Amino acid sequence: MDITTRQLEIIEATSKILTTSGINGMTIKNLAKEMNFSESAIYRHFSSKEEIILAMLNYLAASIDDRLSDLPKTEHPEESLRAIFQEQFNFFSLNPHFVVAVFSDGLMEESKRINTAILQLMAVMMKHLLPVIIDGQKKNVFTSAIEYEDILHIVMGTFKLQMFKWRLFNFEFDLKVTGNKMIDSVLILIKST
Amino acid sequence: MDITTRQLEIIEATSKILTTSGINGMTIKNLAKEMNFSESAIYRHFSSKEEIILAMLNYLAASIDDRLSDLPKTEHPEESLRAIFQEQFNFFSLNPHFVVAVFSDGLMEESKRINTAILQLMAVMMKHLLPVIIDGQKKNVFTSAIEYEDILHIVMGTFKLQMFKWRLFNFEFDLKVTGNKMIDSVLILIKST
DNA sequence: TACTTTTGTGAGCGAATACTCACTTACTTT
DNA sequence: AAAGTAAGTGAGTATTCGCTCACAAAAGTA
Repeated sequence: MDITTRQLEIIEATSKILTTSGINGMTIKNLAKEMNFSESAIYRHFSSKEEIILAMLNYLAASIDDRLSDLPKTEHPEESLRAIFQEQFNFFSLNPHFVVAVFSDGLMEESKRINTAILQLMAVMMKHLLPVIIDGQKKNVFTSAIEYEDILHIVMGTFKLQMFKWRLFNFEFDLKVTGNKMIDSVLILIKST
Repeated sequence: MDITTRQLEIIEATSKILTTSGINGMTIKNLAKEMNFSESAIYRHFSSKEEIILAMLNYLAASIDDRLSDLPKTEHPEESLRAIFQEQFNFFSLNPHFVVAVFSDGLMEESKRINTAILQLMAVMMKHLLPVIIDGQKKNVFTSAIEYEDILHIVMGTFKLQMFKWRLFNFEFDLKVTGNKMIDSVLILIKST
């Protein structure tokens, strides 16, 4: 699962194309153009288009997993939740083209392998959120009026929509400001009263 | 903006293909096959592929607007909110292939006209939700601890993710049951304490 | 230096794409 | 019955798609 620098460049170019031109714009020809490359050169680094998309999704999943795993542990669930989203907003602010990670829904149904990779991507984020939410309920910081699965669902849905809007507005507003404000609101709702 | 029965059939087939095969599967050839038609026959009813997708999005927006407008008015915001989502869950349960309406994000960036149509689709639902939420805050049924835009955002995000999951699980679980349970949870959070 | 491996290229392949057109069929209207 | 129109077809268009291949330059290794 190692990735060469050239492969990473291709992955970056791919997500850039996907976010700006959509799945239909993601052709080998456009990819080659974006990289100032010949089309055939691409195939020196990936055996097929599917393999490129797959590598991109897996790379993103690994990257998110790494960054969220490196977050300093705290005893305060609210703080942990904030940290997770701050990290995400920070990362996507620096790498806007990677938003494709958050609503890669459009790539679905291309192939089973891609579908499971997309699923995996969402699962990674949930994996890091869930223990924090459960811990928050246990410590009575978060409400227990609804189940933790539902809190997770609401938090994730809010986050995804936030990313969607950001892209919709062509990354014009400051994701870190708007995103954190959104998290504040969610926290107000899920905090125990 | 009138639509013939044949055009509606084509729209239905289009959304069926989109939900099962994604945007890349949505070709004129596949569309013709789905309709037991020749490819050229399609062009008797629509001048281009873009026009078909556009008609589908506009039809869905109009359909949602109609159905939500017909909902009986109540003085109880909570009841109104429930009614809106019940109507939506009901409709999509009967017409699963139309889920493409809710996360048509994947169609984005094809053309500006399509993009605005997608935006319009989301705006229609928000148009019906917003007055209910504002009314709920005014009547002190919903919390005023966060702004109404944020409540709207959280509610919409939760709804969209619900639809996404339903499709992900191949429509296997009962959307009406699971969806309503989700709305219950959101309501618990946003209700004034 | 000579050899091997890696990384690039341009030309071109078969298949698929959206779409057109000359033509037939079926239904209305008079 | 005659004429006009709406609706369907099969063959074909130009273009684009993902991808291959013979070959050249570059880089690493002996």
